[in-house]
Amino acid sequence: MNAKSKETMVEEFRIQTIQEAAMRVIARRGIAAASMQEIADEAGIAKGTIYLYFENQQDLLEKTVDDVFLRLFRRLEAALDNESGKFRQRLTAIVKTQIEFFDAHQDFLRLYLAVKYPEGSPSRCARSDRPQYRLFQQKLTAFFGKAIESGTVRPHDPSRLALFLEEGVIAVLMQRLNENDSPPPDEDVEWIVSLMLEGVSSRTPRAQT
Amino acid sequence: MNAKSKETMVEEFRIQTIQEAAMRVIARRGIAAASMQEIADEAGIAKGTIYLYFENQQDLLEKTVDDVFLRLFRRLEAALDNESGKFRQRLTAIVKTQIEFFDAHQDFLRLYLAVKYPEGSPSRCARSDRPQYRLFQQKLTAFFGKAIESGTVRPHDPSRLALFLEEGVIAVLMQRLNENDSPPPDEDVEWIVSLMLEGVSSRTPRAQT
Amino acid sequence: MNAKSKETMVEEFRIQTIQEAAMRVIARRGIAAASMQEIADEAGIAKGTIYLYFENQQDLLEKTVDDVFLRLFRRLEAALDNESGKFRQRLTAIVKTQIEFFDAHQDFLRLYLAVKYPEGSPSRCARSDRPQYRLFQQKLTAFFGKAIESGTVRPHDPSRLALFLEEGVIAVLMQRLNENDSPPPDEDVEWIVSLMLEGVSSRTPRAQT
Amino acid sequence: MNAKSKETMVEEFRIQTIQEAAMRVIARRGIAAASMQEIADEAGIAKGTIYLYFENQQDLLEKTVDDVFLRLFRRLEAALDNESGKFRQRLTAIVKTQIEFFDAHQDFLRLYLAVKYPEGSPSRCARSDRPQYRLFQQKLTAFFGKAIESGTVRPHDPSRLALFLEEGVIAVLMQRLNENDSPPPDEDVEWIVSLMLEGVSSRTPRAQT
DNA sequence: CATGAATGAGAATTCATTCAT
DNA sequence: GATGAATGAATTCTCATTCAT
Repeated sequence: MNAKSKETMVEEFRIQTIQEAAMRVIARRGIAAASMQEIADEAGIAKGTIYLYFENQQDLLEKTVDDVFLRLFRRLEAALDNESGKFRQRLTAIVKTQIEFFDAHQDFLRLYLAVKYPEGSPSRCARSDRPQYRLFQQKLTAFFGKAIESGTVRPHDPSRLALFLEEGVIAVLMQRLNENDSPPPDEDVEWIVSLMLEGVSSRTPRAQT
Repeated sequence: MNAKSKETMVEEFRIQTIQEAAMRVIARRGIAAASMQEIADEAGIAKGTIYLYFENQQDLLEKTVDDVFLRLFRRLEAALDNESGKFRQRLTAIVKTQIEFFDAHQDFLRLYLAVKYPEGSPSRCARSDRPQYRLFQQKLTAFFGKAIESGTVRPHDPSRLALFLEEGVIAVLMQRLNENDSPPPDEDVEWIVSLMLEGVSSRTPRAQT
Repeated sequence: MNAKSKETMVEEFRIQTIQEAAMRVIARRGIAAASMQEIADEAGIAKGTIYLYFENQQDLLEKTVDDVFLRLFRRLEAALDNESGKFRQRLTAIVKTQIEFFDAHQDFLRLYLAVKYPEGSPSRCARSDRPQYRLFQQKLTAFFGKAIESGTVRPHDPSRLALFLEEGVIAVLMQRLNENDSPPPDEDVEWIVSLMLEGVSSRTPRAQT
Repeated sequence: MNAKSKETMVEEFRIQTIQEAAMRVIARRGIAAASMQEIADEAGIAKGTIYLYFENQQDLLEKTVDDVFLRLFRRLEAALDNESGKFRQRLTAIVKTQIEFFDAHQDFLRLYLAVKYPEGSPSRCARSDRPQYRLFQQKLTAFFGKAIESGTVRPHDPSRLALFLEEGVIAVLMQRLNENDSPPPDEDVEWIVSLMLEGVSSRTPRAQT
């Protein structure tokens, strides 16, 4: 609206540009090998410019990573917060959102993995205790917790359920990343949901909700 | 038996010593921060000596990692190759072996993770297409394939099942790594098997084998 | 008087502002660490503006330093040019002026030192051959030269006398800078003058060649 | 004598080589502009080699500087500790030692100056509170203190006397550094001693308070 | 004129790798 | 064979200087 707003927009655009370049470089090389020079080159700017918008390398990497989690998280919020609807439908929505999100932004998946398993390197960008990631896990845990309370799901440790689902989804996504001819997303989504709800045993399971 | 053999044994001993040192260092610092100097110190030898037995850093890390997979793999072979026994029992054995193995050698889990998600760094140790890891996945896939053929398991893509299980197990292991008061291994094993077989839904599941 | 003059005055004001900011920053951080950004911030202007009034960093630092010498020099001129009065009185005036000047403007002393011993760094502000400093030394040398001619002072190399005095004064000033409880200026002034004139020996000094 | 001794000697030789290179570079460029690369080039070794013998840049600079002070200090010890001899003789020895030492090692003087007036830069090699320098000042102060006690020297603040002498000597040395045709050292020594003892006044100086 | 975002040369430090002993 | 001192490429970060607005 005013001059201030314009400057702010330019600044935000720069930050976006740099973070996106960082994402691509991390996806390509891994966090450990993502050099400031390569990120700058990828963004088409000079090395020094990055330091105008980020304190240092760690700051850039952390913020970049948080940003990816935030994007995913926003997509998932609808499915997680929506209290109505049947459990299977909501679970399907959660899985579907993730698979479609990462299918569309494969770089994000690599980045997500790079951050989730940061090789224990203490100096690099932090681990899975990035705040955005924790938030997501907490919501997922709450989601399962309510389903257990309502009797929809058999008693389990809800945080382990959340973890198991999350990792399973990621595993499938990684598989899709490496395959040439993945099945359509919905197929994998349906499969995962069905596995989580009814298991793989052929004995007796029926009356699918 | 002869001089040659003696030399070979010394050589293999050196290789073992170095790899074990490398494992400890990787577990402690992460792959990215595992320096040749620290590995040499840990092994109690000189830096240059490592280069007598390994081409370069990448070679050492790759071989070290393969070795860990091999150790796990050998433990799993019994459960995987044993064609007799009921499916649930064999699945339980597989999960149990992994959980107990990594529970006992937490360093290996860290190493496993460090290698499985190597941050994409091409210069560092390679990814999940380590031959030993593929072999394990193939056996697991075959295990599920046969169960499907025999009608024990509902039709699924067996490789996805293998993946999903594997990642779920790893996820639980990581959780155990970070927890202070994990439940006994058998509890987590039983829970994973039950989830895989019957799912979490409270509706109808019965006739547990 | 005219437009030109007005512009000139604005320009001189800017130059003054910048130089004073530079002095404070140099006094605070030292010459080596006096960055253009900090000087600009201190002056309340933009970095680029400095370059409208000074060629580059070296130019700014040199001119700033000359300016300090000039201020001191103007204060000393009265004492140096005044041909009347007794030698001891004039010497006292010279020393007193310096000590009081630097006691009041401790920043200047730091700046003076920073420039006088510029670590030989050629890229930084130059050495003690700053023109203003030379001028001061020359006047001091002439002052001693005349005293020798008139027989007030025993034959000596007057430039060495000038140097010795100057450095002694600076040394005492530095000491005062670091002390918490310096004696009153006059005490140090009197002491220096007496040392220069009669030396420290308690033996009825006389007739030494 | 033994293998250990040999290694130690090599190490000490390297340290000497590097420190001497550092001295020359500091003398040439100043402390602020003495880059590790230039020091390495000057020493004819690789940059990384310096880090085998010194923690980091500050460590190298500090130790180099301490070393110079130590060398000078050792030369002065005889003159300072010798309690016998007349005051004038001992003072002469002190001044003479310094002038000859720095006359022979002009680099040291530059280094000495560079360290003594470190531009206030906090990150660079420390100031005049280098331990070796303090030690020297303390000894000089004690020297004057005793002379005052014994009545050889009129009551003065001995630390200020020490300071004044030291700075005067340095000033003369700097002058010698810049001159093409300095008088022989003894002449300057004699002159300084005479100035300190009897002052410059030609008036049968006596009984001035 | 004034600005300050952008630049990129330069500095410190690390560490895989080599090679003389 | 074993060693570890030496190397130098690579990396992070700073800051003087420029120039489009």
